[in-house]
Amino acid sequence: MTTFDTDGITLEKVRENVWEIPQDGEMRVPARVLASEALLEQISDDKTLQQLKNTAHLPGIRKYALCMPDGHQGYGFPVGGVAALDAEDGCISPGGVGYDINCGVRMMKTNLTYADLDGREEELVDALFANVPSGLGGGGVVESGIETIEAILDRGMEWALEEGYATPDDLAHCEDEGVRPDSDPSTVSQKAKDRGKNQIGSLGSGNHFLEVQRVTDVFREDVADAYGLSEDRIVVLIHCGSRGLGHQVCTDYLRKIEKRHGDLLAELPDKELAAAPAGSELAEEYYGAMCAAINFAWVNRQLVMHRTREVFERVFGRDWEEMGMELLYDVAHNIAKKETHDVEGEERELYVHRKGATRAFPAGHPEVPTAYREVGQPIIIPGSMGTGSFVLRGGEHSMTETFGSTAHGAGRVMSRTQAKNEFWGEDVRDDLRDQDRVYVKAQSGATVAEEAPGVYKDVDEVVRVSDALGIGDKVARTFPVCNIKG
DNA sequence: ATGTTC
Repeated sequence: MTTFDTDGITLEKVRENVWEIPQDGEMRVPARVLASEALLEQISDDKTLQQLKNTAHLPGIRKYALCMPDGHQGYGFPVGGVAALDAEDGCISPGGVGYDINCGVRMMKTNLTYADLDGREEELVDALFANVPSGLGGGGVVESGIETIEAILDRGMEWALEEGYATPDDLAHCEDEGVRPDSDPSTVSQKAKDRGKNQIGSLGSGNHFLEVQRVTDVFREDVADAYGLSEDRIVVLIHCGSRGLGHQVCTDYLRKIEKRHGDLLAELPDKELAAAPAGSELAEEYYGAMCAAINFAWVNRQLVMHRTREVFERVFGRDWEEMGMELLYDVAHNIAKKETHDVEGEERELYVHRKGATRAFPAGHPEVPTAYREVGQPIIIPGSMGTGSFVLRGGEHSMTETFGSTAHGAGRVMSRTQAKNEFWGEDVRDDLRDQDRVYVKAQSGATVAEEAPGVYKDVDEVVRVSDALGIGDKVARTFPVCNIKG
């Protein structure tokens, strides 16, 4: 048997791209890493594998604790982690969702081609940067009072539709149609609401960005046709989350759960795995608050997209409808959701935690929007400023292998601190412009250094593994034209 | 990720 040994953890090769840490000690299930050997080398560089083993100790975890090909260490759970915890006798854990609740990404199409932008990149990037709020702190597309924030938390994209910021098609092309009905705004603290109310429609900082891209490759023509993608077409990618509101929800419930469920926590190998038992008051409250933050993040991305349509209208002097600026799809990659899955021949309701992992439902699944039902759910995997991004579709093995999930991005290979020592923001920006014709504009040079292409894993390899496993299949590749970030 | 340190 082929094994991979690292720091006292041995992984057994189950088959190509599938590695297993056997159940051992207090682990309730085995752990699985879905990666090539090259990616596994990188994954084993930090605490990811130990964290993955730790998550296998959670009550009610089913089948395996999973790590996607882009996995790296996070708070308690790995980023790139999928954990399905039974909704009846298991638990729910804020660390399995992450601080940025419903961090996610959406792709908007256009009928413009790269030639239409030629020579106007600078003008476009300046206009986007001037009009789409970004960076740390406050300032969004809309400023709101408490009634508005409550409505957003309660109704998500339906609020945006009522207020004229969204069309019915925008909702149809969003995971969960942009609404989590299980939201309970009363479980979101005043402090969280206060932090969110002047951040509605804002990118934030870190790895969040808005990017104008061109489609460079199509790998599956029939699926690309169904998605309306073709070579040379311009698309817009928006990557952001629930800002200070989601962060505060995570902090609030970690503290509450640590306090009230210390007995459960004492049995777990890491304090960062704090979890509320299924059926407990805090499990219900956290789920309601998390769903509210999820609704907030969808509205956030919707308002950024709405503003982007306006900017394109001004720059190109045409209506957005005329430019075909339709939402392809919006995926969440930091969420937990009650879903029903087959577990050893039995249908079980599970809290599927996807932290840095994307839902990847296959063709025929009832939750895939009608327009894409025959080809599978679109998956959007952002890469770096220098390597581009991918569109995939849910693969036929995702339900049996990963509770309907795949990777979410390239994954970092160096810390932000290390990146700032390694790179200088202005040099990164100049090189991208002069060598790759990528126009970057950011609030802070440090952010550009932190997000330099060299800090990321090879997104091609991440996507190749997803495709080879049949959990998310390659559909198209894009390359950046303009990028704005905090 | 984050009013960038509980």
